[in-house]
Amino acid sequence: LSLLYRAVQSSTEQYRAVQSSTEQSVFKTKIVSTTRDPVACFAGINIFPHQSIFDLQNTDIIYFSPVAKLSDEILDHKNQEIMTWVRKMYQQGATVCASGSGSLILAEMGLLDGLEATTHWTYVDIYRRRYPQVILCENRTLVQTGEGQKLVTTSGAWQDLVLYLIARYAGTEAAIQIAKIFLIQWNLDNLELSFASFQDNLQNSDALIQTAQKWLAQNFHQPNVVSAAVHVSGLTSRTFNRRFKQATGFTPIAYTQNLRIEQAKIHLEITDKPIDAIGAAVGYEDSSFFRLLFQRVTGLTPSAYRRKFKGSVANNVT
DNA sequence: AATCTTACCCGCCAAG
DNA sequence: CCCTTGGCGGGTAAGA
Repeated sequence: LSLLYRAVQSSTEQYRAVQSSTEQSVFKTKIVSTTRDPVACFAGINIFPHQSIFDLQNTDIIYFSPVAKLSDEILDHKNQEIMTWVRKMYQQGATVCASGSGSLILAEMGLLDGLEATTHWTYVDIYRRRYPQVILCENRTLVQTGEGQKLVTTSGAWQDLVLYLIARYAGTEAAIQIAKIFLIQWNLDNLELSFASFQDNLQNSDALIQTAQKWLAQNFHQPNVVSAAVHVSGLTSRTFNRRFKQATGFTPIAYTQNLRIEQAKIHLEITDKPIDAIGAAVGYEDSSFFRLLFQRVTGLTPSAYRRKFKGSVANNVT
């Protein structure tokens, strides 16, 4: 939700609307519980709620994190006060989200009766048994349902949910941007993120183009990527171009340039490599062209960008 | 900054 | 009839 907050803030259009409608910033992330006493989490971590639910009369988005080792016993002894409060918020128009086993809490509340939902694969059995009235779509990574699509469950990955919410509140472009940044960061850190996992949920129904995007994400360094991508896809170039733009909103080359520049940004932020070398690393032999493009996309020259942002990524990753 | 090559985009239109 | 595809041709801008 903090990421969402950031995305909304940096989405100028949305931000202006927000500022004019209320004086204070609308999005505030709060951890709430029945009391402000620390909540014992798994791995011995304590969570300190910012506020009690009894002091919070309305909210826009509620998120249930997964509950470790969720069992019948835990569900039977659920906290009625929280359930009542969430139901009330939902009736007032709040969006209620949950990922992984958190989805069972929504089902337990009865919010999902007769509606679709998804959950982590380890909870499919218990889900089916306890909530036959919920239409469980365990193969989907994200399911929106309910009136106004205000009930959102995801199978496990929090990033799916975050990207979905960002797309919804700050626009698809903001989500794509965040997704790209994180994809590359996670790649750098050797962490696995399926590029497709978010594209699935960003109303991109074109599987072939998704594959192409995945391929591009790994091969954008090479020259003439677009024609190569066309070849790999097996489509005609005319059809490929058309469908790519239809599905992503970008032309293939513009999309590739974004990938390259995002990658270059990361390099500038976390390394001391010379700018020419970075340009070459992301696929630009001609450094002057690289500088031009970088300037155009980011509004800053590479060196200015480095001066401004060096170190910031490290902070955020923590 | 100027120049050159060609990769890429897209409107148009016929065909499946 | 509607929708998608694919070839053509030419203009634009990507990139050396």
